[in-house]
Amino acid sequence: MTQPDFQQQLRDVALRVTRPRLAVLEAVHAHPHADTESVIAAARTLLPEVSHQAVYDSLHTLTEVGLVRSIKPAGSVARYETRTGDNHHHVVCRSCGSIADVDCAVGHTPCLTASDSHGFVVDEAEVIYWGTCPECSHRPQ
Amino acid sequence: MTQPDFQQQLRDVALRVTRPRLAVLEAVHAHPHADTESVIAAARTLLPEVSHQAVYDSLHTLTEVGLVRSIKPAGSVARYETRTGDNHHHVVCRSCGSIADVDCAVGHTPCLTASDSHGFVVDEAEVIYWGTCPECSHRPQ
DNA sequence: CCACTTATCTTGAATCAGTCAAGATTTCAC
DNA sequence: GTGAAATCTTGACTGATTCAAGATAAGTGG
Repeated sequence: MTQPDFQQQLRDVALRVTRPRLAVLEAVHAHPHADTESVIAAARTLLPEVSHQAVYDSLHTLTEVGLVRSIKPAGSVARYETRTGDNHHHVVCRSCGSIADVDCAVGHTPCLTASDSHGFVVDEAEVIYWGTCPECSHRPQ
Repeated sequence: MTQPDFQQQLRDVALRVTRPRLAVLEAVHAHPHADTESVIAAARTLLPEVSHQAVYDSLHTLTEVGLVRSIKPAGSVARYETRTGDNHHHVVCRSCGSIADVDCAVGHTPCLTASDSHGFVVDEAEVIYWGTCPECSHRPQ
């Protein structure tokens, strides 16, 4: 993934290629599961003067078109990743909040068929596994 | 579920039986999936002078002991329910935010076995189905 | 290559759910 | 009934996210 790749991604979804968006894309790609503050910091190493608002806007826009995906586990602020469209899920550490990717056990679009969805038209199943990360379980308390 | 039942529930988990807690338990039981503000309002119909802080405290405490469960779908504030311990999940309407219960398709503790959990010790799998509720899909836009 | 339209960005203020803290009350065990 | 400790009230505060207005820059057509 290089600068031109990100530019192409933006063009492919008919979005204007702006420096803030490139910086955000690159930042999220380099720091999967980073929260907004970290994305802002990372983006600023590439483009020192980006406003936090531009980052928020970019993240929203990129999320809408599907170039980034946002996850908001309960008790955590929003986090972002560029791995999209492959229906993977996440393990979240209850203790330190760290996140790892998990391919679903049941194959593709798992659990997507709810037994009784009360007439809802379901288009996505989001799974969050809660537990303890290796680091936190080794260091008791 | 009557007042004495709620009192007993509190005693069973060694919590003091206070009027705010009873009001909150009853409110959540009567309004499944209600957000905090609604719980406060409902609790105040039973106990007019409860402080919002007491409701927050009660919700936290009751959640810790497992008498209520909290859900926080992305983009929504915290919501609460008294149906606990049966590993059910939720469908959330992207359009209006309404929530319905869903028993998991795969049986009990579904999907709980992630294929590769990166060394995490997983103790719970939370599933959120995203879609459109009957009302919103009938009324286009 | 230039001008124009409009999306996007900057700046700075505002919102709002949720939290913190100190002192007053209430619960429950004895 | 009494006392210790948990719980509640009051009121201020935090911090992630959003709103709004004007400035700037991307892409289009000439």
